[in-house]
Amino acid sequence: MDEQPRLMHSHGVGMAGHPGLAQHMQDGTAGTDGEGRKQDIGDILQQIMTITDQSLDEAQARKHALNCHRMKPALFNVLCEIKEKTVLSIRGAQEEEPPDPQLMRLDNMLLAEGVAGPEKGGGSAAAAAAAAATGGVGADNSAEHSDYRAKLSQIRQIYHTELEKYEQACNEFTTHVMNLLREQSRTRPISPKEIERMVSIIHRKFSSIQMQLKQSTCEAVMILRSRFLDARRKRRNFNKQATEILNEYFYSHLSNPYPSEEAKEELAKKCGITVSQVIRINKSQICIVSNWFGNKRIRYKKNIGKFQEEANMYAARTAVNATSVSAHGSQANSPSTPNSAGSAGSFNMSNSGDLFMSVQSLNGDSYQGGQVGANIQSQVDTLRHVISQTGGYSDSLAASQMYSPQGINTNGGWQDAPTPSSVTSPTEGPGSVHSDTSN
DNA sequence: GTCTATGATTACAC
DNA sequence: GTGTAATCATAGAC
Repeated sequence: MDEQPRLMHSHGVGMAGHPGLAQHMQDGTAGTDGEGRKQDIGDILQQIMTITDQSLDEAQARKHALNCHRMKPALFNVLCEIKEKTVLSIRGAQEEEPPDPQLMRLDNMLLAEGVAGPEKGGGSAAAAAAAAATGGVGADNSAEHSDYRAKLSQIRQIYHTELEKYEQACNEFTTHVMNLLREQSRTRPISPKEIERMVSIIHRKFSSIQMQLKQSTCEAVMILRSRFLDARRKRRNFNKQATEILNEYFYSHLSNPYPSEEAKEELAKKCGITVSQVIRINKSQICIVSNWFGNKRIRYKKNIGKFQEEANMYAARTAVNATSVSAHGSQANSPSTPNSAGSAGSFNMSNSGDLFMSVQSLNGDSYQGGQVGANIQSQVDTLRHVISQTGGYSDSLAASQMYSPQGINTNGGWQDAPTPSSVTSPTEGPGSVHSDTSN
């Protein structure tokens, strides 16, 4: 085929609106007669219109003839120009779009998760975060980390493979379309601008597919994270010691089992509520202790009888500690046993929770209203309870100092509960200590 | 497999 | 913000 100008070229000057045609006419290839020009154009258009009615060979011959027609370049340029001024100008306004915020979010997230962007040593920011969350301490989580990292790495690999495929497909398709348009530009007016626009449309289409890929990758990462980090799925029971410490506090403060912030913090420390757990459920250590106390309170209240045995056990333990404290206290700073009060694996927060809280209260800190009396009373109750168990108390005294539902008022609340000494007779409680110990 | 215990979450009230 | 009550979801025992 001939190499005559197929694409529209810009011409600086010429006949207003039709520089190509003007130039063509100026260089003498067109007649000066207006009638002649009209006939030429009409002739070309007529040929174009009838070209589809002809046989292939005939059409090819016609096509060739048209391509070689002296008026063809000029007409082509005119058509291109008209097209540009109409269609392209209408669409031009839509072309410059701001970056899609959704895409930006996805990009940022993938970058943050370490899926997009440069590889970071087989892991990612998220993997590092997960490692910090679950593995900063303890080797028991290392398997989980490697599993997490492996899965994240898998996601990353799939993402990059797919992305590469999309990019390749996009490039191939773009090249194909460009070639097609260039080819078509022999027979219809297609400007470079139009090809550019088409390319950008293709890119947009492909980037929308990419966005879907990014979206599903993000979802996969989220699922992975939730599987590894979600608290419910990964509920871990506290160890025995932690439970004992919490129970000990709970039962020694049964009249008012509402630990202060400081006490919660201290309990969390003592229970070894790890940083990992805190990060895993995205809550503070205090919150975990609060959860425990919340659950304990409600479950205790719902089924006091069931917890009676446990209450007895902890009451005895606390009382033993308390008696030990008082014994040491009577020894007045005996240098031989300075720390014995908090020993034997018991809750040693200032010897016992109640004493700890009492000191706090005596120092002037208000502790959930009426705390001082309640805590001291609780301690006294515990002591009496144990003494009654060992037969050291008279029946009448023991009977008046029931242990179990102390502090729980008729409304089922603790806050406004009467002091334990005034609670009902042990025979009324579903799980009275007295009824257990009187035998 | 079921059942129970229990840590965590949620909706609501204060 | 804290606590309660109900509920969910999992761990562990059987």
